[in-house]
Amino acid sequence: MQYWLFKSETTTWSWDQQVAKGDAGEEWDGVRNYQARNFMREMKVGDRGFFYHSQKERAIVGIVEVIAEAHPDSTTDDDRWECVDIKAVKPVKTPVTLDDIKAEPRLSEMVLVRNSRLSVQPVTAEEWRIVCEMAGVSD
DNA sequence: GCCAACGTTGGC
DNA sequence: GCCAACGTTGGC
Repeated sequence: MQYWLFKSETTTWSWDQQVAKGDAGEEWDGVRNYQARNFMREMKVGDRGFFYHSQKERAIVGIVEVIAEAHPDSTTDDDRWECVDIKAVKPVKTPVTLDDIKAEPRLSEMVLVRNSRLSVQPVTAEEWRIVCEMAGVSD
């Protein structure tokens, strides 16, 4: 099982909207970046991810799960672009902000810190554990 | 609102 | 195939 981080602007697609989709989930469409797409191609059903709000809020606010592997992005006819489907699992108890992450030396290698522009990123098992601890969630 | 970092495009 | 120009993202 792999861990990931999905980044979204609240005005484009927020955690609340994701939660409203329930177990049916929603496709993570609109990605037009090869690196991000390639990570989505590696995802397997059951993989977990953090849901991160970029721009104003800049915090991890929830846990999501991959429920469908990469398939063509329905928002474009361009067959280069694919996306996975994800569903909200649960909100975090305490949002973990970018500042919190930067203040934690063990998280200094996170892609979120090193390459802030990448919208879909891998998270290591250790990083996952540490962030979950900070967020007050059990897994 | 600014700007640094990064990715993409297109001319050569 | 290189690289300058341009567009976009996201932190500050």
